[in-house]
Amino acid sequence: MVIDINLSTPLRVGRQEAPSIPQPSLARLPQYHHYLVDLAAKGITQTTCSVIGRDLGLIPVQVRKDLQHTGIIGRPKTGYSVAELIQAIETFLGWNNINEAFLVGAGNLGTALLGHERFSKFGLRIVAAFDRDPAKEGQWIHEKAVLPLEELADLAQRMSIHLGIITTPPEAAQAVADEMVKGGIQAIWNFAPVKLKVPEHIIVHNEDLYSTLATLSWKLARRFRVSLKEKEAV
Amino acid sequence: MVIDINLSTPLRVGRQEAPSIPQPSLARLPQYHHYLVDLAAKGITQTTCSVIGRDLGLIPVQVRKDLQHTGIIGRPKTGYSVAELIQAIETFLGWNNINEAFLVGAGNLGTALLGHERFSKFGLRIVAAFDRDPAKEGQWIHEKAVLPLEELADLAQRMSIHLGIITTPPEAAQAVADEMVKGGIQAIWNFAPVKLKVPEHIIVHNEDLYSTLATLSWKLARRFRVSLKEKEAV
DNA sequence: GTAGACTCGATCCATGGTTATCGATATAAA
DNA sequence: TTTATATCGATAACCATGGATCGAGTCTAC
Repeated sequence: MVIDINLSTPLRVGRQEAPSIPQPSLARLPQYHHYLVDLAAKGITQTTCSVIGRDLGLIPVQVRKDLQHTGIIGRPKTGYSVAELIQAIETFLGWNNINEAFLVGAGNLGTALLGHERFSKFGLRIVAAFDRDPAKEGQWIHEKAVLPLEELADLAQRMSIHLGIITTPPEAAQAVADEMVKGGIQAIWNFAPVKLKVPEHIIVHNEDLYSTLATLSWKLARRFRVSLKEKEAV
Repeated sequence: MVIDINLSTPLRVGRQEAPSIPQPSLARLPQYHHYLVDLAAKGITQTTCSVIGRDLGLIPVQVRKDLQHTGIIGRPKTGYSVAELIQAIETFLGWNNINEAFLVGAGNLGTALLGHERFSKFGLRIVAAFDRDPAKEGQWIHEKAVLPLEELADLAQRMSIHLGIITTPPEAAQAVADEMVKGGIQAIWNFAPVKLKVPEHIIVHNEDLYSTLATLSWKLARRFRVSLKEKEAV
């Protein structure tokens, strides 16, 4: 039996999402990136996994594995070139190509994201905002126009926008997601604490602040339970 | 050989942080909570893991396992009482007790969090904001006073604030964290994309928007690479 | 009252990410 | 030039989480 291992025809058998990099590694890459940019600003041109690990609270092996996914190759004893490493991460993450995005929900959080200039350095450009509230319609927030929600689908299609950001209250999120899908948007960054129902091929990522909050408050509560118990024991 | 399995003396040998619940389960609990509150609002009083799983995109076994951590007990065939379940989650997460918090960095994101009333339902009350910028000092944002950073440590101690939220630019975050530690704050919710150096016993949780952004842009970039390749193949 | 179907709870297995180990290699010092 | 050391890259063991299975119990329908 001959097995075809021709790499130009990827094995995509059945599953359409071959991750090829663990999600946690992917999530750590921006941290390396931040750190490396800092290093570069200090004029440091070479670094090693050991140093990175020490500064970021990770073990060297993990750093090495994560970075290997970007395709970078290091040299024994020397380590990596900082510049090359930054370049490799940016290319790998697609931060060189701009992703244009629509944002829906011009409330507190939406406004904050619209004003976050730093995103532009990481390949994200929010080009317009949408809101159901007629009072907000026609306003400009951080130099971005606020448009009525009805225009989203059409505009997204004509401008070939691929990314949608949802910062509405949870009740409205599903309807907004439907509009986005209608407009041909490929990926949704969802800040509303609901599970969105979308077609299979749409990429959805939830940024659930309440998840973090839950972890924090659970840990705090447990800490106080424990210290209370210790007090009782005394 | 007799092994003492007295549960009143937990095994905490060495490690001081016995999670006792997987982190992913913990992160899912708020989703169940949101969902259950919705159900309750619709007047539904009983539900099962199968139904929850169907609506939240999880398999029943996982739901059951997650919920078991809260101490709830269900009944065969019937499932769980929605009200009891909500109660169990809230108690487990410590959402019944209010956590008072200080927020530092009254920029776009900080302002948004200050105005997020919904947090109060989940045990979080931001009682004051701090900023290094003298222009902001003395202002009120969403009914919260903006105070100079120098007063943080003293005030935190006197008001026995346990939670700090950092929404400053990355350069300032470490200094702020130091102040918080000085003020006796126990846990830090860090929105700045830096690794904070704090004493061992401080709980830190990073809310790194760039991690999510990285995942999204990588997936988008990969999708377009793939579709490009398919086009070439044609 | 009894049979059947459904769900809980517990145990077991599989998958995947993290950590440890080992050989290879390049730099630096002798 | 040679030797020692630090680091990379790869392989292998380990552990946590996710998923599957099975017995037990309860409600419904007949």
